[in-house]
Amino acid sequence: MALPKVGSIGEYIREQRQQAKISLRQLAEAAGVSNPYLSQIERGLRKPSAEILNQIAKGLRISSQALYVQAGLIEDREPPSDVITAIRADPLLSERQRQVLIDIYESFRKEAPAGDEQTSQNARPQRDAETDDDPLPEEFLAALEPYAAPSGNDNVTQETKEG
Amino acid sequence: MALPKVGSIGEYIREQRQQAKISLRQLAEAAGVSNPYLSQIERGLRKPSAEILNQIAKGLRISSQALYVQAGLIEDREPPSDVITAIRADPLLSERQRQVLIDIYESFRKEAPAGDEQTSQNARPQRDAETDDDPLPEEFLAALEPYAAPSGNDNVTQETKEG
DNA sequence: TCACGGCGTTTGCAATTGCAAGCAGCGCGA
DNA sequence: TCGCGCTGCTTGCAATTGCAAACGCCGTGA
Repeated sequence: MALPKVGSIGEYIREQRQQAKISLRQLAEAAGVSNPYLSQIERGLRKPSAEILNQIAKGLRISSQALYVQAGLIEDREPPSDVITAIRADPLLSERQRQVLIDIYESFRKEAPAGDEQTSQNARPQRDAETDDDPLPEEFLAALEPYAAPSGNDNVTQETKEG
Repeated sequence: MALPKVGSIGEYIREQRQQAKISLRQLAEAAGVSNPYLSQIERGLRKPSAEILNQIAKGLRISSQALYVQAGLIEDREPPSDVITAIRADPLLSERQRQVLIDIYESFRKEAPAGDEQTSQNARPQRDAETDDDPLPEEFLAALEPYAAPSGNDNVTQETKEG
């Protein structure tokens, strides 16, 4: 009876599926799994193997790794910095655009811990003593300021080290 | 071939284990799986689930991802040099956040199409005729709108208890 | 009204996973 | 010669995966 920590993976899949606006059977078809089984997976009644997970990821057109992390099958030691790394490495962005993207990304990360309860080992050094009602906190708006108002402080080189 | 054999996950595990100079039972203990089962896995008689694979990776102190790639459970790990890919692969972003980031990024890309400044370290973008005053077109603002809306009812996860 | 097709869910079952127990071989000390 | 501990391997067996078939529900058209 041990359905230990499968809770969030099913929800995650269902969310992604509904985001894509496809039916359960459609995803089952695309993923190559039976629709009853997918139904049970989404409701957390079954713990799909990695193979099934991989096929579902394909059917959803999302990263397999994202799904594995959700399933707690990969320690997410790297993913956080991937986006920032990619932004930094993109040669087509201006320095300011880069900074805006990074700021927004980091504000997202701070504000909405999407899916945080599946793994017990979740490093969380940052304190959260504030309940965010607004989806976009000040940091986000602050990140936009240099764009909204060209004059002022464009020197926001407060780099945050990652990885 | 630079890439090791993808077909035999068992061989890979055995190689890693022998490289670490530990016995089968030791690895089984460290990984929390039974030794007979590990024996069968190493000889390709069984196809371990992702959970087992993950535990074995832990026991071997190697990356889970490396093992998954070996098992063919992860498509060739694309280097996250692509910002879009990295955003999509980040499991800690909500779908909406992801969309916002992608929209913003794409609006940036449309704006500065040429690859003039190839060095990212060079924080010295051209500013002679640059659209510094209006670098964020409507697309950017449009991307923000769903967030600017203060309504906070995006609850989709309807808990349905079934007996 | 009934029939058709789609939706998600439930049920029953073959196939498989994964484990506890046991087997055979090897090296070492008494 | 035993016994002990280590190595890896084989053998049943409970538990689980994953699927085919069938169920109930709802909207649409004849």
